[in-house]
Amino acid sequence: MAKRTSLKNSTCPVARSMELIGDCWTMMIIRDAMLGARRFGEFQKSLGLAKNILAARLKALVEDGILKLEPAADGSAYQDYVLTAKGQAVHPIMVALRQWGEDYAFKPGEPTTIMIDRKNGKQIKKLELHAADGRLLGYGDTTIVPSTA
Amino acid sequence: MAKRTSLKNSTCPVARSMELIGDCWTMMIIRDAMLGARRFGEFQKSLGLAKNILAARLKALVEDGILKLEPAADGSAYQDYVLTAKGQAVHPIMVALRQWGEDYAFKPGEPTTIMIDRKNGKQIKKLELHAADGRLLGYGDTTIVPSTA
DNA sequence: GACACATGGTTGCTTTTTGAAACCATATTG
DNA sequence: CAATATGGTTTCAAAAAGCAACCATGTGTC
Repeated sequence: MAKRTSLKNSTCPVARSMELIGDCWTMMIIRDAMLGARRFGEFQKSLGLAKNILAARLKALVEDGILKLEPAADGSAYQDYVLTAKGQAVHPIMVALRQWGEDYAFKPGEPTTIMIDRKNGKQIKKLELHAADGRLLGYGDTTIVPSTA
Repeated sequence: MAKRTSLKNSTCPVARSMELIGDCWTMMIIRDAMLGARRFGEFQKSLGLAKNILAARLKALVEDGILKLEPAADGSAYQDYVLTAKGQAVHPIMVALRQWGEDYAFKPGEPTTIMIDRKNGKQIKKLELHAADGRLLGYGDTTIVPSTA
C-alpha cells in the first residue's frame, strides 16, 4: 500500500494545515479565489490544470469548509465557489508565502507580482512576529511546547 | 506524460514558494530542523517516513539552498543538515500555518502544541498584516499587481 | 585488528496519484 | 430546437509514494 500518509491526526497544527492546504494546486486555487475567481471555468483557465484534478481539489476544499458553493452571482443556474471565513483566514499564510518567494525565489530583475494596499496602492509591510509584550521576535526566539489547556 | 506540473517559472511568488516548500514532508522536515533536528536518523525517527522519500526531500532542500550539509556537531564523521538563512526565513510561513491550524483544524480541547516566546514562555501574538503607513490590513484590503520594477 | 552494530543511505517492486484526452449531461444562446 | 458553453466524469498512461530488503561506511568493543 502506498497511500499518501495522513497527518490529519497529528497534534502539530502545522501538520494539520499542510494536510488541508499543503498542496500546490490547492493553494493556487485559494490564491485565485482571493483574487476574485469563483467559477470552475475561471479556475481552470487561470491555472491550466486538468479538469479532473481541479474537480477533486474543489471538492476537497468544499468538504473541508474552506470553500462553499453558492448560487452564481450572475444569476445563471451555475454555482460559485466562494471562500468561507476559514478560507479567508488563509490570507496571512498566502502573504507569508508570497514574501518569502519574493525574497528567495526570484533573481533580481525577474518579472513578478507584488501585493499592494487597495487604499493607496503602496506595497504592504513585511510580516513581523511579535511577543505578547510587543517585542519583535526572530527565528530562534520561539519554541514549541505541548498545550496545557 | 503525467509529469508533475512545474510552477518554477511562474511570475507569482506564491507559486514559486509552493514549488519549493509546498510539500507536506518538506515542510515537516523544515519544522523539525527549526526545532533542532540535524541528522538523517533524527528526521526519520521523528517523521516516520520512508527513507527513500526522506533522502529525496533532503537532497532537494540542499539543492534549493534551504538546508546545507556541514560536519556533524558531535565530532563524528557524519554530516548535519542545518537550515541556511533562506531556510530560517521560512519561519513566518511556519507561524502562519501554525496559527491557522490552531484556529481551524482542531476541535476545542483536542491536545495540540503551541508556540511560545523563549524569553518568558508566553504565547506569541497573532501575525498581523500592516500597510506601509502602519494601518492594520485584513482580507480584502489588499490586491496583487504586476511588479513595475 | 576483527567483529558486531549503528548510521545513512540505495534499489526494486507495488499501490496511489497525477495528468491528458475523450466523453457526457445540463444550461444557455441564437 | 439546434449549436455551443459550462461543469464536470471516465479511461488510461506515466510518475511519485511507500514498504522492505539490501548495502557501504563509521563506530564501539574486545
